[in-house]
Amino acid sequence: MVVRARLTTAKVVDAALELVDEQGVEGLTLAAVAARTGVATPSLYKHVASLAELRGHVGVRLLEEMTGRFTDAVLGRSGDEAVEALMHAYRAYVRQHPKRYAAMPMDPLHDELQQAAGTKLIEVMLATLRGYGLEGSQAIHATRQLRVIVHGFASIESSGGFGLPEGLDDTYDQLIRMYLTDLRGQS
Amino acid sequence: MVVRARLTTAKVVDAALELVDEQGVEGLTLAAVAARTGVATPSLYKHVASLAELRGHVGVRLLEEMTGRFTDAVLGRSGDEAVEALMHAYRAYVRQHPKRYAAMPMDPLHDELQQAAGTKLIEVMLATLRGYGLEGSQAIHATRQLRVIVHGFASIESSGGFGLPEGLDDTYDQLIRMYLTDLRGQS
DNA sequence: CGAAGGGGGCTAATGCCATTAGCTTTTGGG
DNA sequence: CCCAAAAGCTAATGGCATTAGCCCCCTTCG
Repeated sequence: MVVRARLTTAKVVDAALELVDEQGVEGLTLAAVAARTGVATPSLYKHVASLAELRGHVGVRLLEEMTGRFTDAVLGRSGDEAVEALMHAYRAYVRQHPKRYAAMPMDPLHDELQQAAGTKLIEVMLATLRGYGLEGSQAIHATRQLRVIVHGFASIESSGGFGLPEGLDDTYDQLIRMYLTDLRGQS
Repeated sequence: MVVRARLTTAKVVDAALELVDEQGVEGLTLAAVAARTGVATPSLYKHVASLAELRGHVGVRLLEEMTGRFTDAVLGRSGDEAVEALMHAYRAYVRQHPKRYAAMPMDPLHDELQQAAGTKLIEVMLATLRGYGLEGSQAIHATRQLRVIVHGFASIESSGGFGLPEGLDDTYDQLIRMYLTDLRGQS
């Protein structure tokens, strides 16, 4: 008698992430997850409410993973050094999982399931900028601008949007310098 | 006797764009396009090779439309004024068609069908930066950075990724100023 | 004027996928 | 040991893309 799969929601999400890494977001299908976890498709509904909810869980995972990476990168640093480390860590994560980035939720704060994880990610960014002594709305603008640069670059790079990959490191370094210079001018 | 639909590829793409505007990219389905154009689903294959190809055509449309808008915005201007006009036009387009922006191809240069339209769009940006006298790779970096900012902001804004819409105009203005300052420092 | 042929539309059929309903088996706690 | 809930399964439905094969109108050429 075969041992039961002993599936859990976490394991379903694990399989989903593998699929995304291998085949992109379009490859994330309940049928494929079921095949990979050795279970019939309808059985997945015992662990996940729907494909949409599974996508939501995947989003939470990504947010948590990125938050962890960025926290590690920023720990023990401050000021320009911390910002630089954060921006490099962001790009590094996306380069490591290019397909995965397309599944990153862009509006986690408007989703019940993802709100907590999304808030934490934003907080890491805000905390990293804390040392610049930005007041009120300036801190918000600075955080948004950081997101714009970091996400804009990652989004284009991960989808192969830059013609040739040549000199991309330089392009990114210059963006970092641009942002830091701007930040310095405000504090 | 009912008049034939007299469908053309262009009309199919028109209907596709309407659907995207109304229901987002996920709403773009051959069945829905068929219903809207008053035709049976398989008939669409006389004008379009597949759903994937239709998406490609939609992408071309978007690229062409944006190129037109940006060209208009930049005409008769130069330097900072031109860059500013371009960036405002970019954001204005995306605000006008938020759902549509999710269908914008991010790597048009790697697609046979979209390559020409994508090249033209990039060329408008390059031409707008021409007055700064950037040399060789610096022109490429500057163009990439412009894309990063403009796409990063548009992408996040159009998907509701900024918590509150409050002060978004300021955030964008500051990004424009950041970019122009950086550009000035290089020329 | 008339006939051929191709463009453009249609129906039927296939296969994949998500989702639901209802049944069965396992398993862990009492 | 027992039994109820948890976790699987099969069968069925409905949406969608895609393919095959048919038919009719319109244009063009003889």
